Amino acid sequence: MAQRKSSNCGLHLVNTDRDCNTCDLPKKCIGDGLDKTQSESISSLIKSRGPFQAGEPIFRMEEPFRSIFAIQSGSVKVASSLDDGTPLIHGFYFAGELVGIEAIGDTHYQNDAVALETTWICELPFDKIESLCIEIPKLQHEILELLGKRIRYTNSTIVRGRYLSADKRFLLFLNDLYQRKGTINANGDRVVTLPMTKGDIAIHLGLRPESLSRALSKLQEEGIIQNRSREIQILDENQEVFSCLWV
Amino acid sequence: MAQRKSSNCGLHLVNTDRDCNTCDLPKKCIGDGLDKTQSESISSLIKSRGPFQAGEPIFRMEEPFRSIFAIQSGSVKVASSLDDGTPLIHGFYFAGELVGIEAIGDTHYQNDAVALETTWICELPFDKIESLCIEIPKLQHEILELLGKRIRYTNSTIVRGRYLSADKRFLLFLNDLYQRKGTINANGDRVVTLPMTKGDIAIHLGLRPESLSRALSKLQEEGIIQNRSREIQILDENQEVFSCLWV
DNA sequence: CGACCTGTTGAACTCCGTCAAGGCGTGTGG
DNA sequence: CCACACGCCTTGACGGAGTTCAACAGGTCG
Repeated sequence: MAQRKSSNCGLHLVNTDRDCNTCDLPKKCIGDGLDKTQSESISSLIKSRGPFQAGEPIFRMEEPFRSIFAIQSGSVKVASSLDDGTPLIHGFYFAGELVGIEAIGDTHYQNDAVALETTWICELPFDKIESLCIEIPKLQHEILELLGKRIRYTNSTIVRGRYLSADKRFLLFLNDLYQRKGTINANGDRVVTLPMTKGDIAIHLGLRPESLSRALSKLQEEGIIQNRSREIQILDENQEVFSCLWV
Repeated sequence: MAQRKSSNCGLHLVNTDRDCNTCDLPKKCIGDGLDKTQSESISSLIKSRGPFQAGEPIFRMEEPFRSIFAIQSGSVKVASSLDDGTPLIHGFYFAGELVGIEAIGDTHYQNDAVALETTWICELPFDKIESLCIEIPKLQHEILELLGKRIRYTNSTIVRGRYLSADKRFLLFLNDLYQRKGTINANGDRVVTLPMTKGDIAIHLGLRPESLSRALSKLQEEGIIQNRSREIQILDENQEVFSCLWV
């Protein structure tokens, strides 16, 4: 059985102490800055669940919406499909981030949320959260902020991405991923470990697997990235890789 | 000076009595089902503004975020641009719908909201709305629902649309538009009047004007639509036009 | 070992973008 | 009233990026 990353399953979930300037995903812990009593009333709502193994669903499309989920450790993809079966991947989420908030205000989830690796989550019953928001205005503000950020995040990735070529679109994605979960290893290399398949990335970017593969080969030839099986290394020294995205 | 559509600028803004099954945009009036006192406390917050002429901004990118806006009459496009000036159009909004909610939780607007025709709006100061949510749980629920719907709307249009060819992408857009503001004229024709240019539609769909123009010509040749200058007529009798989108 | 999944590469094709020209409607000024 | 300019839309020809189809390599797991 997998080891829990943290025994505390309060809403102070995972404190990634990395600054995140460019990505708009909720990074701050829900409940930060609340007093002790308030924190405790939130903690009492939470159900810890896990471990989910790779491929196991956290929730499924058409299940009644009851809870949002905070990822404690691991990673999750949010997916659905067109009626002909064409798969759609709406996003990938990691420790400290929330899934299920797309369903707020609806009776059912519209997507599947599937673990990409061994994953622990905290379940937050949304009706309880909503009630608590009445008592804790600061919490209400955070939830609203979270939803706003999610809308903006989609705009800055999907909408922007549409106007970019395959390789730039991947760089936009890589940049986002690096901000959210990139690491610097012992050699000082800037790397991003990929819990999802390249096929999944391709779908998420609106590309075919072959097209992404070609884009990756091209970027590697150009010395911009090092393309390994489950890891991308960012070679460009001055991070000018990404400058092309903003020009 | 343009005639006001309604002298009541409460939050019961515009009651389009059309059912809207497929589109996920907020259609119901904020504040529906509240009691008289509650309605009045909302009404007291509202500032009516207008008329805005075509091309006039409701709010601009980089302005501090203070209010969300309910469209009373007319129509609005929400746009921004890439750093090289490439225009992006995030959406079009009509009477009874809200703009500015993408900025919730941020300090500034990230988009321009521009009137497409003579337009009246109601300004809702968001800090006041937020405070009122504490007192009126039902209002809080509606705001949350609204934000959730906006996220789902983006997923069902932009994200889905990426996987469709130019003509199907337009049909998806037309379908949405027809649900939201389509009319049946005296001849029984199902028509959608377009307050925006075809160029704007193209950009919104992630296409070039030329590509959209070709798609429209093709759809007209196939007898699916009638393409007029500022109006699209849907010819297909059994609405099977759109079935291809769900197959 | 063989089945299977994931990723890569090649070749032909397709759709959309690009560039260029022209038509149409509107508004302005002579 | 007409002439002209301008913005919007359309059409044609061409090229290129990405898709499609196919074959194959490498890893994992039974």
